[in-house]
Amino acid sequence: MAGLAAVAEERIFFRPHQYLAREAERPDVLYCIDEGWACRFRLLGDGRRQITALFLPGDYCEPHWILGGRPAQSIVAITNIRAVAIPCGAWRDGTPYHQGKLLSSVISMIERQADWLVTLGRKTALERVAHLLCDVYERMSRSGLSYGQQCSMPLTQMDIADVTGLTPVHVNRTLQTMRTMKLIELQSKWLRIPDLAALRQSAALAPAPR
Amino acid sequence: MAGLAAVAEERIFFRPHQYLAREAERPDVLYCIDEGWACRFRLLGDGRRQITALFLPGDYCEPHWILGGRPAQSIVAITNIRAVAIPCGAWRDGTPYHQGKLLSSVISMIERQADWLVTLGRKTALERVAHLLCDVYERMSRSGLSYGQQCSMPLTQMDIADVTGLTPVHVNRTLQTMRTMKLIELQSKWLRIPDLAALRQSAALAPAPR
DNA sequence: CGAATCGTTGAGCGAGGTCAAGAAAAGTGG
DNA sequence: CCACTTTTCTTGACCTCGCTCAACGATTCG
Repeated sequence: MAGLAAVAEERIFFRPHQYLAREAERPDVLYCIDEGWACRFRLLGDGRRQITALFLPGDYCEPHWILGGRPAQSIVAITNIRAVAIPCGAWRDGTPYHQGKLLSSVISMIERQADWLVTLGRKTALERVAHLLCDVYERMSRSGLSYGQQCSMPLTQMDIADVTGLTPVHVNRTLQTMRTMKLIELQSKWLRIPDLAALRQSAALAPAPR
Repeated sequence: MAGLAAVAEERIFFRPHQYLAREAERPDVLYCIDEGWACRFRLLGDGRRQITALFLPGDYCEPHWILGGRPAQSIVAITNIRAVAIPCGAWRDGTPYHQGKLLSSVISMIERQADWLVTLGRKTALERVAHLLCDVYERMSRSGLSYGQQCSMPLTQMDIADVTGLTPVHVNRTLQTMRTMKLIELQSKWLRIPDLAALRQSAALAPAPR
């Protein structure tokens, strides 16, 4: 989980609700998140909130800053976070290995966002929540943070609502339905997925878990 | 609108409904669109379709292929298209100028997608359509393709529905409302926006036109 | 142990979807 | 240029999924 080699590394900690970045500020570092969750979001004038990205352990936040991007939306910690700061100007300084990781991270972000556009534009409440839980589980799994069929899931139902474009109340009802259908077990911030293929299908996602 | 210098350039033409790329195929070129419109989309099993990107004259399609990305969704021509093909492997060969244009194009795509996640997740029908029309007009304008307060708008109401996550019927009703409110004039594939600031506001977008 | 925060459930409502049918454009071939 | 077909646009009637409002129970945290 080290940052770019040959560049000063700094360990940084954030507390829940603490900002990692604010809209339009020029960042001088991006983060490689060692531990904890964060999210990017936009708040509309009347209080509507939409989360547009989740950052899980092992993720870069935000990889495209190294290409000259700057925060167009705010980023806030959901849990306690331990991260490594990587200077944004370090593009040429990094090892090819880390350059590659950052670039593939940029590509993954574009693809994940495109998948979520489909979900927010065209899917039902159950499909949306299923998509989120698949996404979370598979990403945690890829980082070696799933145990059996379970992983940590620190999002509140309000967070889930702001990712899926629903209301907290309807998220609650949808989760109840999914529990009844034996699609998920979710309690005290811990998620268990008895049958991942079934959950993916109920999310209207392609069978191949990539 | 030239591609990367010192690399063989090829002019390519597409007809409406012709594919520029199909899901999961490895592309060997990306396109700089000289003229015409295209879109990226996903089709769900039961026929639901969501458009996840529009490509207008002057746009790269898709810029992140040069970083090693490959099509995760299909891309199809909406109108007749004239484009320049740019080899995907040409990353290091291009001039710094064109490298910069491609990278900033990647960043724009991430930011535009994040904005659309907010719109699809949290906005009303009228706000969605207003966002689309602002987006289209401002992009055309930046490419010198707006004339007075007008620009070309070749999307059908069904296309608009598939961008905004609505049904064609409801897009129609929403456009009628917007016409009555004097927010837009839209007829025979031609869009006029009497008051862009007002339209942006009705789209719940920040006042600054960037 | 008190105070937030978070989760759960019910009742009623409304924005947008569905179904259907016809009018207007736009494309096609003779 | 004109029949013919196909696509696109428009409008009405009705319905449903998810939202709103509200109250209360369960957790979590200081």
